[in-house]
Amino acid sequence: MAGEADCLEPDEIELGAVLSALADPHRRRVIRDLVNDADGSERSCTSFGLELSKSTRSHHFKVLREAGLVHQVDRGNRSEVTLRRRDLDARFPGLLDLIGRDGT
Amino acid sequence: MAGEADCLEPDEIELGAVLSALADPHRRRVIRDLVNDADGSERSCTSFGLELSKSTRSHHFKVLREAGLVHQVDRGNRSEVTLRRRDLDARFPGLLDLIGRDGT
DNA sequence: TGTGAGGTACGATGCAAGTCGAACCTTGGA
DNA sequence: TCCAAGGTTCGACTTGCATCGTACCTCACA
Repeated sequence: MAGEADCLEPDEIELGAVLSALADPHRRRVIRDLVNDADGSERSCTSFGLELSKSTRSHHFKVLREAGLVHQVDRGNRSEVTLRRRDLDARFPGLLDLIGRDGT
Repeated sequence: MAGEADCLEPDEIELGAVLSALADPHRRRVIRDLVNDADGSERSCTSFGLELSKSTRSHHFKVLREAGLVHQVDRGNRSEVTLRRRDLDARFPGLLDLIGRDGT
């Protein structure tokens, strides 16, 4: 799967891709949950309670990591998702807070 | 056309619609130009230099005003577009600054 | 009093994106 | 040892969206 292959450098993260990724309500919910979690918490893809088939769920996480929003580590059996908070805060200050505060 | 009909109340502006609107590069460019303009400047739809047919251009402005990003007043002959900066800053603080600073 | 420019609405079209099921891989635990 | 659960990939389907041309409206102005 992913590994480190599609991990964007911090300065390669593009606003257009980030906004497109966040335009989808499922993906926005994932990010909102991560923002409101304790710092740097690792979560599995299934822990977000998305009511989707697992192939669709996998697709959404691919979009998120290719946009540079999350980091995903392959543990074979499972996959650990972390928010790239430091990179995102540096590049788009305030953006994650907006997502975290949203009540939609 | 629009008039005041599809003018959202400030607290009806939804983050999802705003992000979807801003995901498009043409629309993002319009907002970026408005952010970097002098406060409250009024502009016509053609003044942004979008290289699109006028029907497509009109479509994009419709998306922007239905999302609550711009206010548009019908002057019959022409149409005056203004950024809803106050409403947007109140509801999504920092968002417009991100768009304005973007170099994409 | 036309005529042209700015905008809108509508229908058609083509492509991107969301969705799913099936097949496959990996690993923890029964 | 094998089975179930978490993930990925692929192909197919469907929906949504950006785009355009055409028709129409309104007004400034020649």
